[in-house]
Amino acid sequence: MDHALTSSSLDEILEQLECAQAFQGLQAASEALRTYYNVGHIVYHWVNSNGEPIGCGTYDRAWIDRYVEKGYLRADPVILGCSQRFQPVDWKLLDWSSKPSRTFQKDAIDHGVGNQGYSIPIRGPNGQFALFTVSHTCDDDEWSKFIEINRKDLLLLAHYFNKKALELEPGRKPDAAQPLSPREIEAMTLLAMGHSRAQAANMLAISENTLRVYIESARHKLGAMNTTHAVARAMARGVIVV
Amino acid sequence: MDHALTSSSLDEILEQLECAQAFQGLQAASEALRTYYNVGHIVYHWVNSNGEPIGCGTYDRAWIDRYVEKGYLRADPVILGCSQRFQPVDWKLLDWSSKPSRTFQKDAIDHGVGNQGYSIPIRGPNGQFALFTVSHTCDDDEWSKFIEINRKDLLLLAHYFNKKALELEPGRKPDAAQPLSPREIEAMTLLAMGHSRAQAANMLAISENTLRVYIESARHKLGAMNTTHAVARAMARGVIVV
DNA sequence: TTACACCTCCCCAGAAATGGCGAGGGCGCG
DNA sequence: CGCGCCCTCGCCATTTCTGGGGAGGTGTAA
Repeated sequence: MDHALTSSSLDEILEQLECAQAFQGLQAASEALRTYYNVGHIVYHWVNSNGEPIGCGTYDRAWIDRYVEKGYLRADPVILGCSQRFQPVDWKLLDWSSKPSRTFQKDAIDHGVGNQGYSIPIRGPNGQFALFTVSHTCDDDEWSKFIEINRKDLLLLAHYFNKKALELEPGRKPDAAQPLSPREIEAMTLLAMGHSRAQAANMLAISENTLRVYIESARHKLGAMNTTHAVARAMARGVIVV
Repeated sequence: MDHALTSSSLDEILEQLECAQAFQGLQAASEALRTYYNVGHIVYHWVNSNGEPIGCGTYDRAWIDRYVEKGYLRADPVILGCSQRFQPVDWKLLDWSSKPSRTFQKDAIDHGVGNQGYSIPIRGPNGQFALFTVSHTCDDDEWSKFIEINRKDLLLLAHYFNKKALELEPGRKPDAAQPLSPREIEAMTLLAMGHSRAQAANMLAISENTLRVYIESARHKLGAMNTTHAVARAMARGVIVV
Protein backbone atom coordinates (compact mmCIF):
# COMPACT_ATOMS: atom_id res chain seq x y z
CA MET A 1 0.00 0.00 0.00
CA ASP A 2 2.73 2.44 -0.81
CA HIS A 3 3.01 4.31 -4.04
CA ALA A 4 6.23 2.92 -5.40
CA LEU A 5 4.77 0.60 -7.98
CA THR A 6 3.21 3.17 -10.25
CA SER A 7 4.36 6.04 -12.31
CA SER A 8 1.19 8.10 -12.22
CA SER A 9 0.86 10.57 -9.39
CA LEU A 10 -2.30 11.48 -7.55
CA ASP A 11 -2.37 14.79 -9.37
CA GLU A 12 -2.30 13.01 -12.69
CA ILE A 13 -5.21 10.86 -11.65
CA LEU A 14 -7.16 13.88 -10.50
CA GLU A 15 -6.42 15.53 -13.82
CA GLN A 16 -7.61 12.44 -15.65
CA LEU A 17 -10.78 12.42 -13.58
CA GLU A 18 -11.43 16.08 -14.26
CA CYS A 19 -11.23 15.48 -18.00
CA ALA A 20 -13.41 12.38 -18.07
CA GLN A 21 -16.18 12.54 -20.64
CA ALA A 22 -17.99 9.36 -19.70
CA PHE A 23 -18.37 6.83 -16.95
CA GLN A 24 -15.49 4.88 -18.40
CA GLY A 25 -13.36 7.78 -17.22
CA LEU A 26 -14.47 7.22 -13.64
CA GLN A 27 -13.91 3.53 -14.09
CA ALA A 28 -10.40 4.13 -15.38
CA ALA A 29 -9.69 6.52 -12.55
CA SER A 30 -10.76 3.96 -9.96
CA GLU A 31 -8.42 1.45 -11.51
CA ALA A 32 -5.59 3.96 -11.58
CA LEU A 33 -6.23 4.72 -7.94
CA ARG A 34 -6.27 1.06 -7.06
CA THR A 35 -2.85 0.73 -8.60
CA TYR A 36 -1.64 3.97 -7.09
CA TYR A 37 -2.62 3.04 -3.56
CA ASN A 38 -2.07 -0.64 -4.24
CA VAL A 39 -5.26 -1.59 -2.46
CA GLY A 40 -7.91 -4.19 -3.09
CA HIS A 41 -10.71 -2.06 -4.47
CA ILE A 42 -11.80 1.49 -5.19
CA VAL A 43 -15.50 1.96 -5.73
CA TYR A 44 -17.74 4.93 -6.23
CA HIS A 45 -21.46 4.26 -6.29
CA TRP A 46 -24.75 5.90 -5.56
CA VAL A 47 -28.44 5.25 -5.49
CA ASN A 48 -30.36 7.06 -8.15
CA SER A 49 -33.81 8.53 -7.85
CA ASN A 50 -35.40 5.21 -8.75
CA GLY A 51 -33.68 3.48 -5.89
CA GLU A 52 -31.34 1.63 -8.23
CA PRO A 53 -27.70 1.35 -7.26
CA ILE A 54 -25.29 2.63 -9.90
CA GLY A 55 -21.58 2.63 -9.64
CA CYS A 56 -18.18 2.28 -11.08
CA GLY A 57 -15.08 0.81 -9.63
CA THR A 58 -12.94 -2.23 -9.41
CA TYR A 59 -15.36 -4.81 -8.04
CA ASP A 60 -15.92 -7.90 -10.18
CA ARG A 61 -18.97 -7.82 -12.39
CA ALA A 62 -20.05 -11.08 -10.77
CA TRP A 63 -20.09 -9.50 -7.34
CA ILE A 64 -22.04 -6.46 -8.47
CA ASP A 65 -24.66 -8.63 -10.14
CA ARG A 66 -24.90 -10.81 -7.08
CA TYR A 67 -25.25 -7.75 -4.87
CA VAL A 68 -28.20 -6.49 -6.87
CA GLU A 69 -29.75 -9.91 -7.32
CA LYS A 70 -29.62 -10.77 -3.62
CA GLY A 71 -30.98 -7.38 -2.58
CA TYR A 72 -27.92 -6.74 -0.45
CA LEU A 73 -28.77 -3.06 -0.53
CA ARG A 74 -30.98 -3.78 2.47
CA ALA A 75 -28.48 -5.90 4.34
CA ASP A 76 -25.23 -4.06 3.65
CA PRO A 77 -24.13 -2.37 6.90
CA VAL A 78 -22.06 0.07 4.87
CA ILE A 79 -25.20 1.40 3.21
CA LEU A 80 -27.30 1.23 6.35
CA GLY A 81 -24.63 2.84 8.48
CA CYS A 82 -23.57 5.53 6.07
CA SER A 83 -27.13 6.54 5.28
CA GLN A 84 -27.26 7.67 8.89
CA ARG A 85 -24.00 9.48 9.19
CA PHE A 86 -22.10 12.18 7.54
CA GLN A 87 -18.56 11.30 8.38
CA PRO A 88 -16.36 8.84 6.58
CA VAL A 89 -16.43 5.56 8.41
CA ASP A 90 -14.19 2.57 8.85
CA TRP A 91 -16.09 -0.64 8.21
CA LYS A 92 -14.91 -1.96 11.55
CA LEU A 93 -17.07 0.61 13.30
CA LEU A 94 -20.26 -0.50 11.60
CA ASP A 95 -22.82 -2.87 13.05
CA TRP A 96 -22.25 -6.29 11.51
CA SER A 97 -24.21 -8.18 14.14
CA SER A 98 -27.52 -8.84 12.41
CA LYS A 99 -27.97 -12.09 10.59
CA PRO A 100 -28.44 -10.64 7.08
CA SER A 101 -25.35 -8.53 7.66
CA ARG A 102 -23.24 -11.54 8.56
CA THR A 103 -24.43 -13.48 5.55
CA PHE A 104 -23.62 -10.50 3.38
CA GLN A 105 -20.18 -10.08 4.94
CA LYS A 106 -19.22 -13.67 4.33
CA ASP A 107 -20.46 -13.54 0.76
CA ALA A 108 -18.61 -10.29 0.12
CA ILE A 109 -15.29 -11.63 1.33
CA ASP A 110 -15.82 -14.78 -0.73
CA HIS A 111 -16.22 -12.56 -3.77
CA GLY A 112 -12.99 -10.70 -3.30
CA VAL A 113 -14.09 -7.70 -1.28
CA GLY A 114 -11.45 -6.92 1.29
CA ASN A 115 -11.84 -7.48 5.00
CA GLN A 116 -10.99 -3.83 5.58
CA GLY A 117 -12.87 -0.86 4.20
CA TYR A 118 -13.33 2.87 4.48
CA SER A 119 -16.38 4.56 3.02
CA ILE A 120 -17.06 8.24 2.53
CA PRO A 121 -20.72 9.21 2.23
CA ILE A 122 -21.63 12.23 0.15
CA ARG A 123 -25.00 13.82 -0.12
CA GLY A 124 -26.51 16.08 -2.71
CA PRO A 125 -29.78 17.91 -3.20
CA ASN A 126 -32.95 15.83 -3.57
CA GLY A 127 -31.58 13.10 -1.40
CA GLN A 128 -28.76 12.19 -3.75
CA PHE A 129 -26.56 9.85 -1.80
CA ALA A 130 -23.22 8.47 -2.89
CA LEU A 131 -20.44 6.42 -1.37
CA PHE A 132 -16.77 6.42 -2.19
CA THR A 133 -15.17 3.31 -0.82
CA VAL A 134 -11.68 1.95 -0.58
CA SER A 135 -11.33 -1.65 0.47
CA HIS A 136 -8.40 -3.92 1.08
CA THR A 137 -7.28 -7.17 2.64
CA CYS A 138 -4.83 -6.66 5.47
CA ASP A 139 -4.63 -6.49 9.25
CA ASP A 140 -6.03 -3.72 11.40
CA ASP A 141 -2.73 -1.98 12.09
CA GLU A 142 -1.71 -1.68 8.51
CA TRP A 143 -5.16 -0.43 7.59
CA SER A 144 -5.25 2.22 10.31
CA LYS A 145 -1.94 3.56 9.14
CA PHE A 146 -3.08 3.68 5.56
CA ILE A 147 -6.27 5.56 6.45
CA GLU A 148 -4.46 7.94 8.76
CA ILE A 149 -2.08 8.92 6.01
CA ASN A 150 -4.54 9.17 3.16
CA ARG A 151 -7.78 10.31 4.66
CA LYS A 152 -7.58 13.87 3.42
CA ASP A 153 -6.79 12.77 -0.10
CA LEU A 154 -9.60 10.24 -0.02
CA LEU A 155 -12.06 12.92 0.99
CA LEU A 156 -10.99 15.06 -1.93
CA LEU A 157 -11.14 12.11 -4.28
CA ALA A 158 -14.65 11.30 -3.11
CA HIS A 159 -15.69 14.81 -4.03
CA TYR A 160 -14.06 14.74 -7.40
CA PHE A 161 -15.74 11.46 -8.23
CA ASN A 162 -19.08 12.77 -7.10
CA LYS A 163 -18.73 15.99 -9.04
CA LYS A 164 -17.93 14.10 -12.19
CA ALA A 165 -20.68 11.55 -11.65
CA LEU A 166 -23.25 14.30 -11.23
CA GLU A 167 -22.10 15.83 -14.49
CA LEU A 168 -22.24 12.56 -16.33
CA GLU A 169 -25.32 10.98 -14.84
CA PRO A 170 -27.41 9.72 -17.72
CA GLY A 171 -30.80 9.49 -16.06
CA ARG A 172 -30.62 13.09 -14.94
CA LYS A 173 -34.22 13.83 -15.69
CA PRO A 174 -35.15 17.45 -15.26
CA ASP A 175 -38.81 16.66 -14.55
CA ALA A 176 -37.85 14.68 -11.47
CA ALA A 177 -36.89 17.88 -9.72
CA GLN A 178 -40.45 19.05 -9.34
CA PRO A 179 -40.16 21.46 -6.42
CA LEU A 180 -42.84 21.83 -3.80
CA SER A 181 -44.31 25.20 -2.95
CA PRO A 182 -43.62 26.65 0.53
CA ARG A 183 -47.10 25.80 1.78
CA GLU A 184 -46.80 22.29 0.41
CA ILE A 185 -43.53 21.85 2.23
CA GLU A 186 -45.03 23.12 5.47
CA ALA A 187 -47.95 20.76 5.06
CA MET A 188 -45.78 17.73 4.35
CA THR A 189 -43.50 18.60 7.23
CA LEU A 190 -46.35 18.78 9.71
CA LEU A 191 -47.75 15.47 8.48
CA ALA A 192 -44.31 13.89 8.75
CA MET A 193 -44.15 15.17 12.32
CA GLY A 194 -47.23 13.13 13.12
CA HIS A 195 -50.01 15.68 13.03
CA SER A 196 -53.36 14.82 11.55
CA ARG A 197 -54.77 16.91 8.76
CA ALA A 198 -57.02 18.74 11.18
CA GLN A 199 -54.13 19.56 13.49
CA ALA A 200 -51.88 20.65 10.68
CA ALA A 201 -54.58 22.88 9.25
CA ASN A 202 -54.98 24.44 12.65
CA MET A 203 -51.28 25.05 13.02
CA LEU A 204 -51.08 26.68 9.62
CA ALA A 205 -54.23 28.65 10.45
CA ILE A 206 -56.01 27.57 7.30
CA SER A 207 -59.05 25.43 6.68
CA GLU A 208 -58.66 21.72 6.43
CA ASN A 209 -60.01 21.93 2.89
CA THR A 210 -57.15 24.17 1.90
CA LEU A 211 -54.64 21.91 3.52
CA ARG A 212 -56.03 19.05 1.52
CA VAL A 213 -55.33 20.94 -1.66
CA TYR A 214 -51.68 21.24 -0.65
CA ILE A 215 -51.42 17.59 0.21
CA GLU A 216 -53.04 16.56 -3.05
CA SER A 217 -50.84 18.91 -4.98
CA ALA A 218 -47.69 17.71 -3.26
CA ARG A 219 -48.77 14.14 -3.78
CA HIS A 220 -49.12 14.68 -7.52
CA LYS A 221 -45.81 16.50 -7.78
CA LEU A 222 -44.07 13.73 -5.95
CA GLY A 223 -45.80 11.06 -7.95
CA ALA A 224 -47.04 9.44 -4.77
CA MET A 225 -49.93 7.06 -4.28
CA ASN A 226 -51.05 8.39 -0.92
CA THR A 227 -50.08 10.76 1.85
CA THR A 228 -47.69 8.36 3.54
CA HIS A 229 -45.95 7.71 0.26
CA ALA A 230 -45.71 11.41 -0.43
CA VAL A 231 -44.09 12.08 2.94
CA ALA A 232 -41.66 9.22 2.38
CA ARG A 233 -40.67 10.56 -1.02
CA ALA A 234 -40.36 14.10 0.24
CA MET A 235 -38.03 12.85 2.95
CA ALA A 236 -36.04 10.67 0.59
CA ARG A 237 -35.52 13.64 -1.68
CA GLY A 238 -34.58 15.89 1.19
CA VAL A 239 -37.48 18.21 0.40
CA ILE A 240 -38.59 18.06 4.01
CA VAL A 241 -36.65 17.59 7.20
CA VAL A 242 -37.98 15.93 10.31
CA MET B 1 -4.71 37.46 0.51
CA ASP B 2 -1.38 35.80 0.91
CA HIS B 3 -0.23 34.09 4.06
CA ALA B 4 2.65 36.29 5.06
CA LEU B 5 0.95 38.22 7.82
CA THR B 6 0.42 35.38 10.23
CA SER B 7 2.48 32.94 12.11
CA SER B 8 -0.05 30.12 12.35
CA SER B 9 -0.10 27.61 9.54
CA LEU B 10 -3.11 25.90 8.09
CA ASP B 11 -2.13 22.72 9.85
CA GLU B 12 -2.09 24.50 13.17
CA ILE B 13 -5.55 25.83 12.52
CA LEU B 14 -6.79 22.38 11.58
CA GLU B 15 -5.25 21.05 14.75
CA GLN B 16 -6.94 23.76 16.76
CA LEU B 17 -10.25 22.92 15.11
CA GLU B 18 -9.82 19.24 15.81
CA CYS B 19 -9.34 19.91 19.51
CA ALA B 20 -12.22 22.35 19.88
CA GLN B 21 -14.50 21.53 22.80
CA ALA B 22 -17.18 24.14 22.15
CA PHE B 23 -18.54 26.42 19.50
CA GLN B 24 -16.09 29.07 20.63
CA GLY B 25 -13.47 26.81 19.13
CA LEU B 26 -15.10 27.03 15.72
CA GLN B 27 -15.44 30.76 16.17
CA ALA B 28 -11.76 31.08 17.01
CA ALA B 29 -10.82 28.91 14.05
CA SER B 30 -12.80 31.08 11.66
CA GLU B 31 -11.00 34.13 12.95
CA ALA B 32 -7.65 32.43 12.63
CA LEU B 33 -8.51 31.48 9.06
CA ARG B 34 -9.57 34.99 8.27
CA THR B 35 -6.18 36.21 9.39
CA TYR B 36 -4.40 33.33 7.68
CA TYR B 37 -6.01 33.96 4.30
CA ASN B 38 -6.30 37.67 4.97
CA VAL B 39 -9.84 37.76 3.62
CA GLY B 40 -12.98 39.61 4.63
CA HIS B 41 -14.93 36.86 6.32
CA ILE B 42 -14.99 33.17 7.10
CA VAL B 43 -18.37 31.78 8.09
CA TYR B 44 -19.70 28.34 8.83
CA HIS B 45 -23.40 28.01 9.42
CA TRP B 46 -26.16 25.45 9.15
CA VAL B 47 -29.82 24.87 9.71
CA ASN B 48 -30.50 22.57 12.62
CA SER B 49 -33.24 19.99 12.95
CA ASN B 50 -35.66 22.63 14.21
CA GLY B 51 -35.13 24.71 11.10
CA GLU B 52 -33.19 27.36 13.02
CA PRO B 53 -30.08 28.83 11.45
CA ILE B 54 -26.98 28.45 13.61
CA GLY B 55 -23.54 29.65 12.77
CA CYS B 56 -20.18 30.86 13.72
CA GLY B 57 -17.77 33.06 11.92
CA THR B 58 -16.48 36.54 11.52
CA TYR B 59 -19.62 38.41 10.52
CA ASP B 60 -20.63 41.29 12.77
CA ARG B 61 -23.24 40.50 15.37
CA ALA B 62 -25.33 43.35 13.97
CA TRP B 63 -25.41 41.75 10.53
CA ILE B 64 -26.35 38.34 11.87
CA ASP B 65 -29.19 39.80 13.90
CA ARG B 66 -30.39 41.78 10.93
CA TYR B 67 -30.20 38.70 8.75
CA VAL B 68 -32.44 36.75 11.09
CA GLU B 69 -34.76 39.65 11.79
CA LYS B 70 -35.33 40.45 8.13
CA GLY B 71 -35.84 36.81 7.25
CA TYR B 72 -33.05 36.96 4.71
CA LEU B 73 -32.88 33.19 4.85
CA ARG B 74 -35.61 33.24 2.22
CA ALA B 75 -34.02 35.90 0.03
CA ASP B 76 -30.36 34.98 0.21
CA PRO B 77 -29.30 33.60 -3.19
CA VAL B 78 -26.42 31.80 -1.52
CA ILE B 79 -28.88 29.74 0.53
CA LEU B 80 -31.35 29.32 -2.30
CA GLY B 81 -28.69 28.42 -4.80
CA CYS B 82 -26.69 26.09 -2.61
CA SER B 83 -29.73 24.23 -1.36
CA GLN B 84 -30.15 23.05 -4.94
CA ARG B 85 -26.61 22.14 -5.77
CA PHE B 86 -23.87 20.03 -4.44
CA GLN B 87 -20.78 21.74 -5.69
CA PRO B 88 -19.03 24.71 -4.15
CA VAL B 89 -20.12 27.85 -5.89
CA ASP B 90 -18.77 31.30 -6.54
CA TRP B 91 -21.31 33.94 -5.60
CA LYS B 92 -20.95 35.47 -9.04
CA LEU B 93 -22.61 32.41 -10.56
CA LEU B 94 -25.72 32.67 -8.42
CA ASP B 95 -28.97 34.28 -9.44
CA TRP B 96 -29.12 37.76 -7.92
CA SER B 97 -31.85 39.01 -10.21
CA SER B 98 -34.96 38.81 -8.04
CA LYS B 99 -36.00 41.88 -6.13
CA PRO B 100 -35.57 40.44 -2.62
CA SER B 101 -32.15 39.21 -3.64
CA ARG B 102 -31.03 42.63 -4.78
CA THR B 103 -32.27 44.26 -1.60
CA PHE B 104 -30.43 41.64 0.38
CA GLN B 105 -27.24 42.07 -1.63
CA LYS B 106 -27.15 45.81 -1.09
CA ASP B 107 -27.84 45.43 2.61
CA ALA B 108 -25.16 42.76 2.94
CA ILE B 109 -22.48 44.89 1.33
CA ASP B 110 -23.50 47.84 3.50
CA HIS B 111 -22.93 45.63 6.52
CA GLY B 112 -19.42 44.63 5.61
CA VAL B 113 -20.00 41.42 3.70
CA GLY B 114 -17.59 41.29 0.78
CA ASN B 115 -18.57 41.68 -2.84
CA GLN B 116 -16.90 38.36 -3.60
CA GLY B 117 -17.79 35.05 -2.05
CA TYR B 118 -17.34 31.30 -2.34
CA SER B 119 -19.64 28.92 -0.53
CA ILE B 120 -19.32 25.20 -0.04
CA PRO B 121 -22.55 23.34 0.73
CA ILE B 122 -22.42 20.21 2.85
CA ARG B 123 -25.22 17.83 3.54
CA GLY B 124 -25.72 15.31 6.28
CA PRO B 125 -28.32 12.74 7.22
CA ASN B 126 -31.81 13.98 8.05
CA GLY B 127 -31.42 16.89 5.70
CA GLN B 128 -28.71 18.53 7.73
CA PHE B 129 -27.45 21.31 5.54
CA ALA B 130 -24.44 23.46 6.18
CA LEU B 131 -22.49 26.14 4.34
CA PHE B 132 -18.88 27.07 4.65
CA THR B 133 -18.30 30.47 3.16
CA VAL B 134 -15.32 32.68 2.49
CA SER B 135 -16.04 36.24 1.47
CA HIS B 136 -13.86 39.17 0.53
CA THR B 137 -13.83 42.57 -1.07
CA CYS B 138 -11.69 42.68 -4.21
CA ASP B 139 -11.92 42.50 -7.99
CA ASP B 140 -12.83 39.43 -10.01
CA ASP B 141 -9.32 38.57 -11.14
CA GLU B 142 -7.82 38.58 -7.71
CA TRP B 143 -10.71 36.53 -6.40
CA SER B 144 -10.48 33.89 -9.13
CA LYS B 145 -6.82 33.45 -8.43
CA PHE B 146 -7.43 33.07 -4.72
CA ILE B 147 -10.12 30.45 -5.25
CA GLU B 148 -8.09 28.57 -7.82
CA ILE B 149 -5.20 28.26 -5.40
CA ASN B 150 -7.16 27.43 -2.27
CA ARG B 151 -10.18 25.48 -3.37
CA LYS B 152 -8.94 22.12 -2.23
CA ASP B 153 -8.01 23.43 1.19
CA LEU B 154 -11.34 25.18 1.50
CA LEU B 155 -13.17 21.94 0.77
CA LEU B 156 -11.25 20.18 3.48
CA LEU B 157 -11.82 23.04 5.89
CA ALA B 158 -15.54 22.92 5.19
CA HIS B 159 -15.55 19.28 6.16
CA TYR B 160 -13.56 19.79 9.31
CA PHE B 161 -15.90 22.55 10.42
CA ASN B 162 -18.90 20.39 9.71
CA LYS B 163 -17.51 17.40 11.49
CA LYS B 164 -16.82 19.45 14.58
CA ALA B 165 -20.18 21.17 14.47
CA LEU B 166 -21.94 17.82 14.33
CA GLU B 167 -19.99 16.66 17.35
CA LEU B 168 -20.77 19.76 19.31
CA GLU B 169 -24.40 20.18 18.33
CA PRO B 170 -26.35 20.42 21.56
CA GLY B 171 -29.59 18.62 20.67
CA ARG B 172 -27.74 15.51 19.59
CA LYS B 173 -29.04 12.53 21.47
CA PRO B 174 -28.16 9.12 20.11
CA ASP B 175 -31.41 7.74 21.49
CA ALA B 176 -31.39 3.98 21.74
CA ALA B 177 -33.54 3.16 18.77
CA GLN B 178 -35.83 0.32 19.62
CA PRO B 179 -35.36 -2.13 16.78
CA LEU B 180 -38.26 -3.22 14.64
CA SER B 181 -38.94 -6.87 13.96
CA PRO B 182 -38.39 -8.15 10.38
CA ARG B 183 -42.09 -8.22 9.66
CA GLU B 184 -42.51 -4.72 11.01
CA ILE B 185 -39.73 -3.49 8.78
CA GLU B 186 -41.28 -5.17 5.76
CA ALA B 187 -44.61 -3.62 6.60
CA MET B 188 -43.18 -0.12 7.03
CA THR B 189 -41.17 -0.44 3.85
CA LEU B 190 -44.21 -1.40 1.80
CA LEU B 191 -46.21 1.46 3.27
CA ALA B 192 -43.38 3.88 2.53
CA MET B 193 -43.38 2.62 -1.02
CA GLY B 194 -46.95 3.77 -1.39
CA HIS B 195 -48.94 0.58 -0.95
CA SER B 196 -52.18 0.58 0.99
CA ARG B 197 -52.63 -1.73 3.94
CA ALA B 198 -54.66 -4.11 1.82
CA GLN B 199 -52.01 -4.23 -0.89
CA ALA B 200 -49.19 -4.63 1.59
CA ALA B 201 -51.01 -7.44 3.37
CA ASN B 202 -51.47 -9.14 0.03
CA MET B 203 -47.81 -8.81 -0.86
CA LEU B 204 -46.76 -10.27 2.46
CA ALA B 205 -49.40 -12.97 2.07
CA ILE B 206 -50.96 -12.32 5.44
CA SER B 207 -54.31 -10.99 6.50
CA GLU B 208 -54.83 -7.28 6.72
CA ASN B 209 -55.57 -7.72 10.41
CA THR B 210 -52.15 -9.17 10.97
CA LEU B 211 -50.54 -6.39 9.03
CA ARG B 212 -52.31 -3.92 11.26
CA VAL B 213 -50.72 -5.48 14.29
CA TYR B 214 -47.27 -4.90 12.78
CA ILE B 215 -48.08 -1.33 11.94
CA GLU B 216 -49.44 -0.66 15.40
CA SER B 217 -46.47 -2.35 16.99
CA ALA B 218 -43.99 -0.41 14.86
CA ARG B 219 -45.87 2.78 15.58
CA HIS B 220 -45.55 2.22 19.32
CA LYS B 221 -41.88 1.32 19.10
CA LEU B 222 -41.18 4.40 17.07
CA GLY B 223 -43.25 6.60 19.35
CA ALA B 224 -45.29 7.75 16.39
CA MET B 225 -48.75 9.27 16.35
CA ASN B 226 -49.93 7.60 13.15
CA THR B 227 -48.76 5.53 10.23
CA THR B 228 -47.34 8.44 8.28
CA HIS B 229 -45.41 9.59 11.30
CA ALA B 230 -44.11 6.09 11.87
CA VAL B 231 -42.85 5.80 8.31
CA ALA B 232 -41.22 9.21 8.56
CA ARG B 233 -39.45 8.21 11.78
CA ALA B 234 -38.41 4.86 10.43
CA MET B 235 -36.87 6.61 7.45
CA ALA B 236 -35.21 9.28 9.55
CA ARG B 237 -33.65 6.58 11.72
CA GLY B 238 -32.57 4.59 8.73
CA VAL B 239 -34.62 1.61 9.86
CA ILE B 240 -36.10 1.41 6.40
CA VAL B 241 -34.56 2.38 3.08
CA VAL B 242 -36.74 3.53 0.22
C1' DT C 1 -51.74 41.66 -21.33
C1' DT C 2 -52.01 37.15 -20.66
C1' DA C 3 -50.57 33.29 -18.71
C1' DC C 4 -49.33 30.48 -14.86
C1' DA C 5 -48.38 29.08 -10.28
C1' DC C 6 -49.70 29.88 -5.81
C1' DC C 7 -52.96 30.54 -1.83
C1' DT C 8 -57.50 30.34 0.01
C1' DC C 9 -62.16 28.32 0.63
C1' DC C 10 -66.33 25.12 -0.13
C1' DC C 11 -69.19 20.51 -1.18
C1' DC C 12 -70.05 15.30 -0.95
C1' DA C 13 -70.01 10.27 -0.69
C1' DG C 14 -67.38 6.30 -0.40
C1' DA C 15 -63.04 4.16 0.91
C1' DA C 16 -59.53 3.51 4.20
C1' DA C 17 -57.34 3.75 8.51
C1' DT C 18 -57.62 3.71 13.59
C1' DG C 19 -57.95 2.19 18.49
C1' DG C 20 -58.45 -1.22 21.49
C1' DC C 21 -59.72 -5.72 22.44
C1' DG C 22 -59.10 -10.99 22.61
C1' DA C 23 -56.77 -15.50 21.19
C1' DG C 24 -53.69 -19.15 19.80
C1' DG C 25 -48.92 -21.22 18.46
C1' DG C 26 -43.79 -20.84 18.11
C1' DC C 27 -39.09 -19.87 19.69
C1' DG C 28 -35.31 -18.85 22.74
C1' DC C 29 -33.53 -17.78 27.38
C1' DG C 30 -32.54 -18.27 32.29
C1' DC D 1 -40.83 -24.33 33.24
C1' DG D 2 -42.42 -19.67 32.77
C1' DC D 3 -41.49 -15.17 30.49
C1' DG D 4 -41.16 -12.33 26.72
C1' DC D 5 -41.19 -11.54 22.04
C1' DC D 6 -42.68 -12.67 17.50
C1' DC D 7 -46.15 -14.21 14.03
C1' DT D 8 -50.87 -15.04 12.91
C1' DC D 9 -55.94 -14.01 12.86
C1' DG D 10 -60.53 -12.03 14.24
C1' DC D 11 -64.25 -8.14 15.51
C1' DC D 12 -66.33 -3.43 16.32
C1' DA D 13 -67.60 1.45 16.02
C1' DT D 14 -65.48 5.65 15.03
C1' DT D 15 -62.53 8.78 12.92
C1' DT D 16 -59.96 10.15 9.12
C1' DC D 17 -58.62 10.30 4.50
C1' DT D 18 -59.49 10.26 -0.47
C1' DG D 19 -61.33 11.22 -5.05
C1' DG D 20 -63.33 14.35 -7.67
C1' DG D 21 -65.62 18.87 -8.51
C1' DG D 22 -65.90 24.42 -8.49
C1' DA D 23 -64.53 29.46 -7.36
C1' DG D 24 -62.24 33.27 -6.28
C1' DG D 25 -57.84 36.34 -5.06
C1' DT D 26 -52.69 37.34 -5.49
C1' DG D 27 -48.25 37.73 -7.48
C1' DT D 28 -44.56 37.09 -11.00
C1' DA D 29 -42.97 36.32 -15.59
C1' DA D 30 -43.27 36.10 -20.90
